[in-house]
Amino acid sequence: MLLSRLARVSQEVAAASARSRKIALLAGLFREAEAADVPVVIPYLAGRLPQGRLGVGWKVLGRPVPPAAEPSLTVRGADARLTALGAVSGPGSQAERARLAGELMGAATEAEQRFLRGLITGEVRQGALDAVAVEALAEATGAPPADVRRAVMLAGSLQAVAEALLADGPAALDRFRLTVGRPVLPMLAHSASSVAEAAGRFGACAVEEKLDGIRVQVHRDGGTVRVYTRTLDDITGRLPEVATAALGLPGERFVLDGEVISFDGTGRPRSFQETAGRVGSRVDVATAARAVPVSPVFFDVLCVDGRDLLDLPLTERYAELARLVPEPMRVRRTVVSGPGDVPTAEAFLARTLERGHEGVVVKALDAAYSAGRRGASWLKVKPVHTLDLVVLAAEWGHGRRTGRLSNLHLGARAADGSLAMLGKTFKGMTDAMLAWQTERLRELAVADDGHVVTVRPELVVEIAYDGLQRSTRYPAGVALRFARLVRYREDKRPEDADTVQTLLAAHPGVRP
DNA sequence: TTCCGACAGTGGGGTCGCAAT
DNA sequence: ATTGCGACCCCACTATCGGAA
Repeated sequence: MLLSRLARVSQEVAAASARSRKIALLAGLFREAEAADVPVVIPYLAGRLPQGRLGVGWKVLGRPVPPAAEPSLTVRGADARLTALGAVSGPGSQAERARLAGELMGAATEAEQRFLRGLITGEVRQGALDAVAVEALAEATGAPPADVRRAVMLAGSLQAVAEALLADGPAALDRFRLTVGRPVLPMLAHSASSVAEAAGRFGACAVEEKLDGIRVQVHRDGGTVRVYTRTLDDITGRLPEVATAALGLPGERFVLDGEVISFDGTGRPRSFQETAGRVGSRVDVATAARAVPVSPVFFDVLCVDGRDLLDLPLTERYAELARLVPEPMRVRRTVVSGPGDVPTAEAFLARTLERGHEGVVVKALDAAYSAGRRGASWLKVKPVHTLDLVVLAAEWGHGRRTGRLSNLHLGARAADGSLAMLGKTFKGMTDAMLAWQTERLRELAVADDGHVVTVRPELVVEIAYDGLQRSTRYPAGVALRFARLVRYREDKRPEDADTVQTLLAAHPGVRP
């Protein structure tokens, strides 16, 4: 199959607004693909490269290359070139990757260049990613969408399911079962604003502490342990403590779901930054582990000794977990009988926060384990802080925000009377707010370099955020975590905005 | 007819590793 | 030694479509 065919369909998908139309377009192409092209066509149209990331980004791809006049690249040909590109390493590799990328782009037509750039940078912007591709795959093969979704969850890979389905039809789905050693897509949580709201959605529910660490899925098969991240990367080598812990448990074959986090000498959780830095260390793991040891803390079990537990209700899975994992290695939790028992849940949240944790996850006791956010039977609840800050500048947006001032630079009043930038945010804005702020900020503009528009610091915004973190980038030595716009405070002037001093006072655990 | 679940898009801060300077 | 880039951890929120109620 020619790459130009994919590029054209991708454009048509982007142009279609109805999801059903996107699905029909993708399904048509999936039916058309030869078996040998399937391993490439499927991920490409789901907006991903089969190789994963290549080590090439905007910097290299941004260089303009004269496009080819006529399409000649095949799907497999392009894939082979990208595989070669991704394999380059060592001294001189940047220049070599740039050369290979230039060569590929030179062989591509203008439409193919756009498509390839999107794929390589991970921004296809066609309004269809894995979930829509799954629907299309179901439509193309006549398999029930729910069965395809489940197979993808169990395989941890759309590509593997697609190949099997297109080769052997819907019967192939039965081959995908939970297998120890092969990671499955993890179940995720939605957000709720309070434990009362969360408990109100369920009947009886569990309330579990939410640890601010790294999600892990731990597979043990006899003497072999493997540890996977939320995106199914294998990080076994970075977490020797987890392997040791798993080998110490009274079971030979199991799959556990949990979090790794680092506790300090007093048993308080270290900051997310410290835990994430440790888990990110790959070169000298032993030294990193001595400085910042991590502990696994589990909250679910997906399989024990060959028994697949995914479809059991949480109550039964947790009973299995309690048999397998001793209490100190499980998250703290409480069970509430329903909305009438909210005070118990609130008291548990308060104790959890006192222990230094992030918040809680409220879970329906009768819910099975299912990948993604589908179903919403897990709800996280975290405290939200707010501040009044001054808009210092704004950045021109991309995609559907092109032509709008989007990303706001936020400042608090510093002791010397200046405004200290604490971070940026593009979240929380409705289309009406974007239109309004674009107009208002242009009136206040003092400079525009085409990317950042600097403004007179006169507008005050109410900003919600999850917490404070250390920063080497910002002048106060701290930055806001997950800042988002709540509303404009036209009733406030810059001199009414919050100060760095009051911010630091509100977060005594964080120092610049 | 209205409501709500699922999805994609739009980017945020930090840290690590690697190659280039 | 320092800098820049890319990958990957954590993530919130809105618009939109389409099925459920």
